[in-house]
Amino acid sequence: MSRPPLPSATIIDVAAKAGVSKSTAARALARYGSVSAKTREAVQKAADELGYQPNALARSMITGRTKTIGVVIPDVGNHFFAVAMRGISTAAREAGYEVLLSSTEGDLALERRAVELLAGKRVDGIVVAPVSTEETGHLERLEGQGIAVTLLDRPASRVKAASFISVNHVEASTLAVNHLIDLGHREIGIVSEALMPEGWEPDAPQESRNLRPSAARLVGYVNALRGAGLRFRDEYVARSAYAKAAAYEATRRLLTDNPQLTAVYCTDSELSAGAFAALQDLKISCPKDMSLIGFDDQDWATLVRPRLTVVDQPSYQLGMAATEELLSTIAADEDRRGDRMLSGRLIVRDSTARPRSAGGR
Amino acid sequence: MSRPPLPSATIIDVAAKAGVSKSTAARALARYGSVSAKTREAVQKAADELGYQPNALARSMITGRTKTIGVVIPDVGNHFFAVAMRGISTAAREAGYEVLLSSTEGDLALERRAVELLAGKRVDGIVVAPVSTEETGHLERLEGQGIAVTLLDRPASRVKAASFISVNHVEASTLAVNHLIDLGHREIGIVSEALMPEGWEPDAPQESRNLRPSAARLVGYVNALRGAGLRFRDEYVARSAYAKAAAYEATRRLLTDNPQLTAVYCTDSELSAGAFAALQDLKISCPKDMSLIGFDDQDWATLVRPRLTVVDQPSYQLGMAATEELLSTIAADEDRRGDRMLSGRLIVRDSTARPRSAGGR
DNA sequence: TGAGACGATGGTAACGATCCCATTTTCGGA
DNA sequence: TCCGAAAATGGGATCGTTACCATCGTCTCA
Repeated sequence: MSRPPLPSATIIDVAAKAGVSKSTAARALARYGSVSAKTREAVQKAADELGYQPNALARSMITGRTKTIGVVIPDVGNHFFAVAMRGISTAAREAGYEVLLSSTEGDLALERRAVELLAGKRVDGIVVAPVSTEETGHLERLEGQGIAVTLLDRPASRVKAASFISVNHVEASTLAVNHLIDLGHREIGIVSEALMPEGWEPDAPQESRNLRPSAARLVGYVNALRGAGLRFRDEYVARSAYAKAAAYEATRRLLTDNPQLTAVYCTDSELSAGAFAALQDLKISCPKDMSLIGFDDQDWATLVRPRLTVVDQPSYQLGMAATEELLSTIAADEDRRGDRMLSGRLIVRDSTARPRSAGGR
Repeated sequence: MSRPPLPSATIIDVAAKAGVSKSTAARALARYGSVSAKTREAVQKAADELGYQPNALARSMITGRTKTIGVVIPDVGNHFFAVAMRGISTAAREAGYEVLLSSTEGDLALERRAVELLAGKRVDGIVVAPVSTEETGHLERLEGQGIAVTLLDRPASRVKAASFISVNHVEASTLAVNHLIDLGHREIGIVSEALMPEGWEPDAPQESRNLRPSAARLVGYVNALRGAGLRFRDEYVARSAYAKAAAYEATRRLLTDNPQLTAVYCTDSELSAGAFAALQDLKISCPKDMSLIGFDDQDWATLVRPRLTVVDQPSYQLGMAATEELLSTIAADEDRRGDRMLSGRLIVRDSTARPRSAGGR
């Protein structure tokens, strides 16, 4: 049983068996042009008997469309992207598209190669969560090749014609921090993957569209503080790499160095896990001595004690929206940006409460 | 800026620009046949200047291989499959393959359609975690089309030539239950998605290759009990649908109806979460009054209190192994099954301890 | 010096569908 | 019965690449 030389039936075989020309057979099967009912049936019967399956490659050669979209994300294993991927997959399937997936491990070189391969396979469009917001030459080039691009979760301002679908991270952060402020907290720390963007001015909020999620969340924190007349303190920002262990260490340091803190806001699910563990190990009572807000409503938020207050982001909808946007760009056949920002949602549970000294200062 | 009529450079353009025939240009770029160094350079230069990118569709038409594999799984959003997908993606990339992903929501009709579409796109092989172990006609048909198949995590004995890559669930379960038995537990409950397979005989262990994971885990539980001379009791099996809420209810019922139980083994991560929540709500002290073992080592296992003892399964490696197996089948160009069973690992934490009455009976 | 081998190159036929145009058939109405 | 329009069908050309074969020069060795 050798593999390649298995010649599956072609439309010519079907046509021959049905006793018609291949043009007619093609029309009968693809339902275009006009074919008599009798012929259609005969062709259909022949196709069924031969187990005919049209060769999508040949079809795409002619039509110029592959009915396939590419997806380029840093890590399918990550909960956020996995769920977003489910949204992408569902939206694509419902529109009759298939998905070529590349997981790039956050490596720019791999991302470049992935995009190139996808372009070689002539996908109709690409949903991408780019590694870098600046080095996007490989994405810009796609536009010249007639491949639609939609940016998921991470901006890339140089890719002019690409739509940008994201959660409004600034707003989501503001939700979280305002909740703490409303409870009476004044000394609020933050565990963040980002540092304040250079040259950031609080009065230029529209710029936030060009921020990556981590930076946007930090900006939302600052905005909320200012909105309440509180001062932003550099030392309240615990910078952490994107890893549970790093967040654990960063949080320990933050709390040890700043005993006056009464609340901490974590800007990502991974960071939330690390921070939560740090609180446990430091034996700091939550929410009595410290309020904690996490990001992303994962399974465990209701299993731990105290149950975790979080800002949830609609990952699934994000994937759906990005795909719908991409497909509509492909269908509309024009380069028009249709950016969309989805809203996060605050879910209050037991890890946030009034600070011990509320009203005492 | 209209989209489709953007004619990207073809090899003919490159050949013209370099002043050679397209055969020579093709040889120079794809590095086969023989071409003089000078010509090769000239062609390469022309290709670079035109931004030439070979059309993979046309290439595949001729060569008969797409350098693409299909992946069909029930849910990319699920932690196990997401991580396995990461393994698949990595292994595929390293071998120069791309991945067409279909997430079928556990729906047989969608799985059939996905497989059909993948076959139409002429993938070189498919990694599939089938919905059903019996209704596999669509997979069997693939073999006749020269498309290699590897089964991930779920068997399908009718698909003769397909390799089966799975965790040894029977063994993994035995690990978990033996741990409980070693601690002195005698009345051990189980939360399971499966019922005992019909006609199951404890003395026919080789049959376990044809069991789906949930059934295999249940069988491992029974095996371990028998191995220790304990009786299997039907009423100790809490049957639950694959959902946290269902597992929560099933566990509540199990513990309420059988107060003599001193330990519970959960056969899946989702079920573990539900069972853990049930224990919390019933205010049963764990591990003092009840030991609990979960499945799959998720983030939260170390965040909850008590930290959860689990059987971990190597999801990432499973994806890698399945892909490597598939690719080697494709390369070997022959139909030979190379089944592989990976081992689970027991991670002892704080949710398991000696039963209160240990030694008392 | 001539035969043979080999390197380098060009021309053309595939691959399997769709698209376009020409031709034949059908059918309604005068 | 005949005409014209519309329906039905067939015959290429085409997409962009690789596979295959033929050709032509150059080099080597007897």
